[in-house]
Amino acid sequence: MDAARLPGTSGPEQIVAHVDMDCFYAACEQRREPALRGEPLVVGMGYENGATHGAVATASYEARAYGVESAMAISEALERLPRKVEAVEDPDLDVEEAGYYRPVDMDFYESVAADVRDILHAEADVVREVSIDEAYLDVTDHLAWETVESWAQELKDTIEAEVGVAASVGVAPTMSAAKVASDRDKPDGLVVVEPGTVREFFADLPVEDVHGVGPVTARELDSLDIETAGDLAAADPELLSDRFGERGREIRRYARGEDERSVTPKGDPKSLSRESAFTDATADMEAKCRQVRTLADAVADRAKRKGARYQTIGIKVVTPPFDVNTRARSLPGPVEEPDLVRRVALDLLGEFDDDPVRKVGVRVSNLDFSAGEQANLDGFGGDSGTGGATHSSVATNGAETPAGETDEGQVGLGTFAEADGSSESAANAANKGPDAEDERISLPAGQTTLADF
DNA sequence: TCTGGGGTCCTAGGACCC
DNA sequence: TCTGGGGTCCTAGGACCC
Repeated sequence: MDAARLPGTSGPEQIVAHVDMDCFYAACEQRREPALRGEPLVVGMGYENGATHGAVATASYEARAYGVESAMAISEALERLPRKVEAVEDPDLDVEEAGYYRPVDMDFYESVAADVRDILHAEADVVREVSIDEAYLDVTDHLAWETVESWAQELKDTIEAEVGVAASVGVAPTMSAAKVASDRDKPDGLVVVEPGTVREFFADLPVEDVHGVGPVTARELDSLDIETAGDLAAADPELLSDRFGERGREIRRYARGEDERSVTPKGDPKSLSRESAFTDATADMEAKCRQVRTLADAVADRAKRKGARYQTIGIKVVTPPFDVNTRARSLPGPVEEPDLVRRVALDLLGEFDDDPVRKVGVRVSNLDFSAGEQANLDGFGGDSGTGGATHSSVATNGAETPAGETDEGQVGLGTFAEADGSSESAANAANKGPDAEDERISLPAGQTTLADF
């Protein structure tokens, strides 16, 4: 049945462009500080000027020539590419073989990205932003394959001229091919893959280049003698789905140039999280708790600004060597309770009391973005009407809550305590009663939400 | 390669319901 | 209650992406 959809027989094709900024963070730094252009430049996350901790977020091509790669520890990057300032002072080091290091400045990159986004939205009806430096554009409606290349060149020129950073662009009939195409000719690349040539385009590429194939899958594919995308395209689908489940079939389809996805805007996030690493693994419960509290507050704050209520609160605890543990607890309904995020996170952290920990994270998920509208609907009136719908449907054991005067905050807390069962947090939750009301009153989150527009 | 931070989706098992 | 099957929700972990 698949046969009917094989390449060549397809009807009207999409025209998808994938725009990928080159070494985006480094490019932003170079725009701000032109003396850095053409120099080896490393932008580090969790890095501070002069320090050795953190990891490489982006390295300029000049820095990559020294073996500096994304995600590499700064300490290792420094071994391959010493800092310029230090090389000047150290007679054992060659100043010519040194580079510049800068800490990540997200706010600045966001502002540059916003300028790029404006250009992209002016060029396409549908834009899907994948990350700060990457987006898919659906240009099917106003371009033909004959004109695509000159359009893409103009787009690159516009971004370069107006924003001062370079982009690589790939154009293809599918998202997965466009993505690979933008990567083919980096930096400053432009690759167009015409309909009917997608499979051919993929054939000789290593499997890692196929979207959805990471190091683990690549290794396992290799053990099956599947080394190129062409091998993957020709592989037995049964074998792949036995080994990899549904994903096995999917990566095979991508390798064959078969990708039915259409470009859609991004939509609301599914979860929000914050995490941070300790400089050295620590078993100190004080330190762990402090960190978790800070993260919990930050996450709650972000959720609030985004107008998201959350039904699940979780933590992530990374213990040496690099074991990732996650714990989560769901509430009976979505709430906006910063205090609860803290308490649940700390409660979950209790399990890791004595463990040395190198990193902790806090996450909220099961998000509900309808709260803003609801708050507007209920106002302070208390007669819940439509607004309470989400809540009361969830607070099923509302039997003992007198109908009508259900305070949202209390429902959340009360039923949470029951659902949890553990006496400790039930007590905590119960104690919470009194100030719950204060929080509801400070809620006019509806207004915050409106202000965001 | 001893590893930063923010996400997504999938899978598997257990609880619970009908 | 000794015996089905199906559905949904939740938790935890894993792989992947940028």
